[in-house]
Amino acid sequence: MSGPMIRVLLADDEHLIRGAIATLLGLEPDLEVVAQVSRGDEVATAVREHRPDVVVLDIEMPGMDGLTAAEGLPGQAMIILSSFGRPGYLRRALAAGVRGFIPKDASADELATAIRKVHAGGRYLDPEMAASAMMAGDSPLTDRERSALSLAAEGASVRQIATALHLTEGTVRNYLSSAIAKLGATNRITAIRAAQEKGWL
Amino acid sequence: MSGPMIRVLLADDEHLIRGAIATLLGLEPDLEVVAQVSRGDEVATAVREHRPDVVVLDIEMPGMDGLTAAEGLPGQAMIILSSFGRPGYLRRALAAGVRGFIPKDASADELATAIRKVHAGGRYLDPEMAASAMMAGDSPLTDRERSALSLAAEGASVRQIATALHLTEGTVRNYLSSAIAKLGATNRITAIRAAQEKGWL
DNA sequence: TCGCCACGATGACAAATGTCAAAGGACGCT
DNA sequence: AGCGTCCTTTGACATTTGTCATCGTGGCGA
Repeated sequence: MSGPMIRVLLADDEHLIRGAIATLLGLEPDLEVVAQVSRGDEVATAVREHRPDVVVLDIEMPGMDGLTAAEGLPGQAMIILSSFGRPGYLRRALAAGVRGFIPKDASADELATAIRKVHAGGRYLDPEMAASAMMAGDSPLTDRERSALSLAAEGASVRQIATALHLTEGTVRNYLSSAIAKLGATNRITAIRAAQEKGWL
Repeated sequence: MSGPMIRVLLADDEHLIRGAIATLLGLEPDLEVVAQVSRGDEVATAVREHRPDVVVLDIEMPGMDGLTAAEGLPGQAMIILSSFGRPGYLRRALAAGVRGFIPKDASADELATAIRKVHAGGRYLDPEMAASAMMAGDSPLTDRERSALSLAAEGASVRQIATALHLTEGTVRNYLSSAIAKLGATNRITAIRAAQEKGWL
């Protein structure tokens, strides 16, 4: 097979990792890394400029996280590279039109395979990730509960959360309390940890 | 120069990253990756078996973190690869006898340089890391304060912390309170975030 | 030796957090 | 329309957390 090369854009904030992956992919005869960016908010510009066939996005990046960046690129063939299995991320990614999702502890072969599949219009989901996403299911939190807990995770007090959401303090306490209950936690801190663990935050 | 190759052991939990770095280092004519492990608690065994010249350790690993692993290998030439700049880590690393410390967003050249320097008995510290470690200085927390905050970060209540540390609940509250004050925080959650940010946890 | 200071420890008090029962509204189902 | 269910919102109350004044101890310099 000697068709044109698959043009790949790589977005990851860690230079060493990004360079290493680029080198690995460059060893594949049919893949070509045409551009690299280190910030989520540079992805859109780079896509317009280089018109890659497939975009590989890390989730954790400064400026804008990979999932948000993906949501701004409808129709683009994309693969999310996730540091660790937060099942909630997989749902958001699929909702954003991402067709490939693999954890960083997959092998390089797996990444190359995913790129080829996604470029051909197919899907590639890491089997373990998919399974754990099934197990974890949807977030049990309502919108309000998630917002309140999310602000609490930034260190905001009940009063500050109430102001930000235009609610009474009592209401905020109630949302936090029910979030704690739904997450099987006993206080704000364990609830935050549990929600972040699942990618529900 | 045609001396023997520098034998490197690579410890990192993410397969893709580890493989990519191994490939990159393998391209250097004087470096040879003789073994790879994915868990901190496998490092000691692998070192005994393969006798590498230099060990490259990621900080975040299952089983045992890279710093703890380093503390168990006195005399071994080691380099810590840190995901992100927690200045406190640098201190712990130096105390453990680590002579190389670079962030993951350094370039591959920088890693290779660090390996050669450390192998030759020298030091290699990323300039930016070193500067921010100077800025951040030592942890202002006393041992008790750090233990209490650390347990709180796991989600423990005051009662649980008191039991674990064999203290009165009032005493624990006092330690947490003074930790909060020292960190310029307003509550437990922001204190935990601040301490983790600096690597003081 | 004598202060001085930092750390460990404690309980009383104030403030923030977590729980509960309840009421209104939106939505789908019969 | 009538019913049930779920989300949102609220205030009262219980519990947990944070602050403060205080005391003892051990090191360190004058």
